[in-house]
Amino acid sequence: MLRRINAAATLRALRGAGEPTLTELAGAVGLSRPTTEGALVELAARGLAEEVAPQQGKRLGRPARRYRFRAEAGYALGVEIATDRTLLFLTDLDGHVVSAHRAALADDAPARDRLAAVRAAVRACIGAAGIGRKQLWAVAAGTPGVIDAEGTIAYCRVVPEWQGFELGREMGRSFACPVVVENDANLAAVAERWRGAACDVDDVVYVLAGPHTGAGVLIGGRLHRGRWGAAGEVGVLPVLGLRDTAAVRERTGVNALAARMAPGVAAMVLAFDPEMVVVGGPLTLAGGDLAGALARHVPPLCLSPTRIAASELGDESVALGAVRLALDRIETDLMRVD
Amino acid sequence: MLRRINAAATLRALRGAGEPTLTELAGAVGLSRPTTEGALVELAARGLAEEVAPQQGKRLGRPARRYRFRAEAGYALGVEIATDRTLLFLTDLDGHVVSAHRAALADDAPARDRLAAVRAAVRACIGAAGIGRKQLWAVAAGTPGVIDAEGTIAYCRVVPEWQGFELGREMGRSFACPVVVENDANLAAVAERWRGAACDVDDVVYVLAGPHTGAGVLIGGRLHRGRWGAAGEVGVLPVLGLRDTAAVRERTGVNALAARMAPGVAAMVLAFDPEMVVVGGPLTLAGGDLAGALARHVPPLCLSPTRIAASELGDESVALGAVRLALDRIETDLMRVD
DNA sequence: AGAGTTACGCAAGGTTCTTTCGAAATAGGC
DNA sequence: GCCTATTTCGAAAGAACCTTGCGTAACTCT
Repeated sequence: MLRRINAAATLRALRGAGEPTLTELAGAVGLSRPTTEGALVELAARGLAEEVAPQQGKRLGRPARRYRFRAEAGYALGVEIATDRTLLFLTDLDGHVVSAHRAALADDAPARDRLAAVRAAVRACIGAAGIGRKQLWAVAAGTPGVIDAEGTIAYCRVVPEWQGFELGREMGRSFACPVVVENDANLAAVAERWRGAACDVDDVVYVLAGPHTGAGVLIGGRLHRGRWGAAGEVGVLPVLGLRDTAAVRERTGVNALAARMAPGVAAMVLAFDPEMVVVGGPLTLAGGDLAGALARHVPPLCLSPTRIAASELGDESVALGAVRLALDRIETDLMRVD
Repeated sequence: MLRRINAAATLRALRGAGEPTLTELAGAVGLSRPTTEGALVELAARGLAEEVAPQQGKRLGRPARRYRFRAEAGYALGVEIATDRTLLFLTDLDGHVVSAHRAALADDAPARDRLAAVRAAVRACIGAAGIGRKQLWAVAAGTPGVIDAEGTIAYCRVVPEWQGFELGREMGRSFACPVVVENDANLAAVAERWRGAACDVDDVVYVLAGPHTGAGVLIGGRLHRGRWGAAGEVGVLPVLGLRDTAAVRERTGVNALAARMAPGVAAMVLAFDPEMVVVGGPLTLAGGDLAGALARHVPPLCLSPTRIAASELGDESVALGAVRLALDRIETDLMRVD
């Protein structure tokens, strides 16, 4: 039992460093060298670590054995199923993209057709990378709508065909690994924290400005789904100006849109008191500085000096967030001691 | 190091059971009897466990040694500093109230006088229980306003004298143990989850209906403070109908008040998607079923079947929440392995 | 009073981690 | 080209801790 703890701690340290020496690793973990070596043997047996050739170096003394994390031991797949397209990223365990795939999708297609398109896209994506399905360790998918704990789309305003569809169950049949389904705005929030505008910020609200504006919320670095997966749907309240935002955008400029949306964004800022708000979604891709405009209109309505910034991941944020969620799942499983 | 883990696990099991047998305890922890005994010796040395006389019983065989958690090893103090009064609860480590103290407070008193009144109340409360100040293991205080991470009152609308006062620092000088300061609505939420309307509910919003209506939020059973301690202050937005609620109540009935407040409560329900909303505060104590009225007006504005119920702790919720927060702090310290 | 039952207490045994010490492998200097 | 200094490896001894097992103590029931 204690060995498992040590193996997990060693794995964590190994991932943090690049190609550490055995002695360096032992120092970082806080264990003795023989113990660390034993943990590494265990990790190597599971395919997660391997020894690499010692660096030709200017260092004095006997060359140290070096180890590295085998990021190619498994892969994570992130899928965005938007209204009118799919976007997939396949990454190794370090989150490096191995293969990407983008395809159009009819926005009025029935759920079965959408699912078939997703399955085809998955085949194409992992086929292009030359990776077998068994090497997938986790899959996550993001789509608009309220997703319940079982991965069923409980409510979806923008894609009515989607509503009630058991997406998690259906996708789970295609894979032997865990499959997670999550709301698109939630995933975008995760992605922006991972490698976007909110790097290492623990409390983030991501505002997805689209046909219907929703939000994804991270609290303490963790996704906040809410009891029924509907957290962040402040846009449902008409008085807050987040409904039918796309239609408003067509008639007015970015500044007027921001003024209209400001109460809704402020409501979320006041409710969560996040460190920052990231603004993304289709309406920000169309041009014009919506984030900048919101940064002028929202703070006067709030108490705290919350930062407001534009998304840095553009239309890739949902798929990247799905990858991150899949990687999180993998890491949880790897680090689990019992 | 392993001994600490075992001691913590044994302590947890000991608190869960009443007066368990050594063998029962070993079975519950999953360790062998000698190991459990060793952990108990360590706990007894720290004053946290003690052996009790074997029960005279109908059981066959040699009587088993029984142990119990020494709840009187330390005490927690919870303080409510409301606008016009103070309320204190002193409890043992099991949360049983040992002493209570209630005193009036001038609502226009300057901060220094308020602090002096609190200090006098603390003396009276622990004096009545015959407990020394050194036996206090943690103190928590609740008061209106936005409290920052250092325990300073960053913003307070209902008690202007309070604003900017370093309450945590000042109170810390009176005690040798940790002192925590927290917003009153936050503490009320904690209390209702502990022994009120939201027992064992992990995602709770507590609506404190008072002169200015604020909210306390629990996510995953843990208090959500926000980056600057201002979470739940949706009431700041004028359109949501939570401002100057007390003044409105004087002119209208409960039903009209609920209709006015509904968008504000709905905004929080939509933002957090909690399992339930607990309604409390001065406006509910005045009579009339505000929670029932809100239960009619709020759900039509929301997506999820969030329950709405009245507070069960009345005007004691803030002080009880303070006690719970202090106890949480103590437990964290006790269970900390490293 | 004796049999049966239950739990205690001590000792032996087995893991696992840490410490320690000699050997190995390389760079730099004479 | 050889020797020394430096750094790390590899294996064995040692310590800490948990578990298993067995004899004994204490109490109830017949």
